[in-house]
Amino acid sequence: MSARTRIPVAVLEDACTTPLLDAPLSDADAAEVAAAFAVLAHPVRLRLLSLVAAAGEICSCDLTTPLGKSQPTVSHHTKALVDAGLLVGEKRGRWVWWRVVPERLDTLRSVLG
Amino acid sequence: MSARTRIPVAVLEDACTTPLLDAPLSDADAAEVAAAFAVLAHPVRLRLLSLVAAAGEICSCDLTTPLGKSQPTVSHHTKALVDAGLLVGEKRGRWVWWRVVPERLDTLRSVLG
DNA sequence: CAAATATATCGACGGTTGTCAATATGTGTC
DNA sequence: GACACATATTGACAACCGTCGATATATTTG
Repeated sequence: MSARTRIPVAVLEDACTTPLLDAPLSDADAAEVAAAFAVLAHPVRLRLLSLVAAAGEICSCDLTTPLGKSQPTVSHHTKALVDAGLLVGEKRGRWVWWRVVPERLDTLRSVLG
Repeated sequence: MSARTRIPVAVLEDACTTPLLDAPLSDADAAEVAAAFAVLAHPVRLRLLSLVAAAGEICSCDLTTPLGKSQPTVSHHTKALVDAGLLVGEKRGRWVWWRVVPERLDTLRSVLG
């Protein structure tokens, strides 16, 4: 399995709450944490997150221009963020409204200390 | 430039201290933060960090076996962690003694909130 | 139903990364 | 100096990822 293979959110939920430096990581925990950070390790996804946070709620069609990426690429990244539990989308009519899941960032923050 | 291109430590030091969700990220800041997380987005590097932390101080020759990786691969990862400011190595005789830089993890944690 | 719009998926291409074998460099020991 | 050992570097290969064009699906509007 690669460093960046995505891992189901549920798996990460019940582990990885111990800070990185407090105990040696098992192979499995390391893979889960690495997968979570891999999703954050991309400038477009980081900017996407911050744009959603700034707007509170926003649809994909209003993300393509500020991100400077094509519609399929934006869709690709929203999916990655949703799979990582960092973003949720609610479909209303033709649009999907995206919101950040701040609790998820809190979980990852706790891994760093 | 790619998402995972490494960026000099100094560059990251004087930016990226504002939490991700508090303000929209510039392209430049997003690239810097993404590069930092990319270094953490690898299970071998995470385990390496936790092994060093557990030992307090440890040399590469005592990392290859627990990591299950070849000597060049371990060297490759220590270099990545050093470039990211997460690890420092002190050469004593034939050995390099590695230590974690916890302040660096604190900086990254602050980006998440 | 037809047209328009928003998003998702597919397929393909180029670039990056992780890995190791081989080799080089540096350091202590005999 | 010759050898042994620890680490770094080089080169090469396989695997993965980001990107976009093309296309599919879903939903509203006329």
